[in-house]
Amino acid sequence: MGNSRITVREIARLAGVSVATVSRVSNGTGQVSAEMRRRVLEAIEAHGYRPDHLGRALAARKHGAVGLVFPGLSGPYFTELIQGFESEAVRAQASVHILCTHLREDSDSQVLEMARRVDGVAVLGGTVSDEALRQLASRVPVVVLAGVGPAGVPSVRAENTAAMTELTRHLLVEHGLRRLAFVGSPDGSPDVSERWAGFQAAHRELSLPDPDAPLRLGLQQQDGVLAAERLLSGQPAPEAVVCANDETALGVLVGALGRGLRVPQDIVITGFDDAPISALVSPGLTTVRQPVRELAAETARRILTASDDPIDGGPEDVLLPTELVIRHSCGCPATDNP
Amino acid sequence: MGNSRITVREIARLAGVSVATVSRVSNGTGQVSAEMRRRVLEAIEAHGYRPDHLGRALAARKHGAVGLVFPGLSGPYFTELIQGFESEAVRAQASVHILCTHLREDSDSQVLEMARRVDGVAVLGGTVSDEALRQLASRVPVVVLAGVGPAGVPSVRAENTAAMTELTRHLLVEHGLRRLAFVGSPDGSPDVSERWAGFQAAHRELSLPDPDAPLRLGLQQQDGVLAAERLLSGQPAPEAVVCANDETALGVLVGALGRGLRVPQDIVITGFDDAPISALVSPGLTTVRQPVRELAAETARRILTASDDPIDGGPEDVLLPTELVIRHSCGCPATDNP
DNA sequence: CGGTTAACTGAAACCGGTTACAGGCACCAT
DNA sequence: ATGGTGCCTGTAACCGGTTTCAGTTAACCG
Repeated sequence: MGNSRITVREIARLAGVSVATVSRVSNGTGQVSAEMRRRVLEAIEAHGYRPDHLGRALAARKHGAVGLVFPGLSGPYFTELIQGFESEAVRAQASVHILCTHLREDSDSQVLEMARRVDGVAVLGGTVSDEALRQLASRVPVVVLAGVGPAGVPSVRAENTAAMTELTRHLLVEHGLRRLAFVGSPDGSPDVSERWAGFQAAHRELSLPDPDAPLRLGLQQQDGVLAAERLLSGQPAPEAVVCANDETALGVLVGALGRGLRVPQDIVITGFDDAPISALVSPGLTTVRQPVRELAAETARRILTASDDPIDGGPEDVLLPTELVIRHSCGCPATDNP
Repeated sequence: MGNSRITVREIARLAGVSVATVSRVSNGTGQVSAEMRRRVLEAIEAHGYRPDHLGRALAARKHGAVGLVFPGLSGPYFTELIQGFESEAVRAQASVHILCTHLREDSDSQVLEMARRVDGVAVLGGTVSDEALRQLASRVPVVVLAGVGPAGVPSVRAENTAAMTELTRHLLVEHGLRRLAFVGSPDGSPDVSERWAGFQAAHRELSLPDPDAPLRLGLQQQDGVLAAERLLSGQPAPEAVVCANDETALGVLVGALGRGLRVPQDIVITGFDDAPISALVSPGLTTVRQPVRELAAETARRILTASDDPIDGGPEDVLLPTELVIRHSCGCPATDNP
């Protein structure tokens, strides 16, 4: 029953063996005779001994933990990300430290501090300065998740630009729409920046005039509601609202429906991410599917292997594919596309 | 520039002092002469020495970390919770370990494993078994967040029952509504269970017939969309949909608006939590405000002090007040109530 | 039967810090 | 001169594990 405060030496004394033997038994390393093993296991069992994590970590010079740094939590995207990362870490018996830098001015130093408590860190793109990333990378393996870091720091991200170009082209060509509004801050995150670039590229490749400046708002649902307020009351309202992610698109949808507009007849709305809810709302949201969980899992795996192997896994960047998901909110006929 | 692998003994050698002196300087404990301090600081500065966290933790028998255990991440409620907890922990220089038990059968043992790496744990209500909570509490300070644990394990939660009774009474009395549908699984989480109880209580105290059985769905927005599907196509549709939280309410709202219903004229919808977006949608969502962030921050504080002080802070439960927020979705005239 | 060799064991040295304790020294009061 | 008192400093013993290395024993081989 009791557990704490019993050490390996205590067990050794009780079993009448040396600490080395106890360690060997509890780790399954090295050779131990059946008799010794029995005695040790008995003592361990009787006292519910479990080796102390700190002692073990100190000896192994390994924390058995990985860190995840993000700007703030909002919406399904981040929750998927965290869960994907966490499940992969747990699989490797590593614990997960989180650091949420949002609105904290001293985040660089806190990230550095975190580096002293974990074996590797994943940092969401745009969360900390390149300089801090470099320092971080000099201490522990680092991977930038959904973004790119300075040279030498590997990254894992999804294809944004081409997918957004394809989506925008779909609206411009298939649906013949013209006045498209983009909602999102390109300078706010690398993801949005790439999506905005893809949006612009589609206009350019069709020799259309440059689109209006983006409506610089956050990525949360309430920002979408705000966007709807601004875009749908001003004249002339755009024909389509291209949102930087699904959450804002949902917000715009709620805002549009709430003021009596029909989607897609009166206004077209598109998102990005393919959050679970996007398939369920009516009209279904046309969007781009991004393998968020897999992105995070891959990041976790890279960090874990990098922290195990002394050899450098190489700063290869990983780019996961995305996929255009056509539903009804763009004006295409409603389907049961999940 | 360089940093790793330099130890306190190395600094001591370089500065020509003893390790004790280095430790004293780097910790600011004990008396050190100006000359010694200068020499040590110089060496520390020159080599960018920062004491190793593991060594320090082992010596102090303190991890400098706290854990947060939750079933899964979904929506603003959980993200607020995490962020509230995290900011308070960071303030105390503690790192935050997360464990997401969702759909994992061996979560009890993983929680116990976590206990060996942190100084205290916060567990969301309903996440792990009472038995596991007891074992956990025998190792480290534990607080149940948003729920109650077994005897001896303190909890921090918000007032649910009375608030839900008040909200329900409002619908029944002020608006004269009768057929109310409740959306949420009372057995899924302690919060929902209490809210369902409050919902029932309002009916009972007005001598009305018992309400229909709850529509047992999850707490995410897509569950609300599903709820709308089931409730609004069946005959007779309820007059009001009382949701276990704001997210499902938003889902129901989207579902209702999507099929051309007007809210609140055709159907009344209410939520619980007062998520940021609930004030922004149109119609504004009538709901109950819950101090989620403060709940989590208080939890973090209790854990941190409990792990500092050897003295038991006492298993006093904390119950934070909630507040009914009347907006437009219940049928009250629209206001600018934020 | 002597010599290898393999299997097993334990003492002691780590990992990188903190800290109890004792010793040295300067200064002061007898 | 002597004893006492503070202040500073360093030695060494922790914290709780792992691991190297040398030593013992027994089995095996020629």
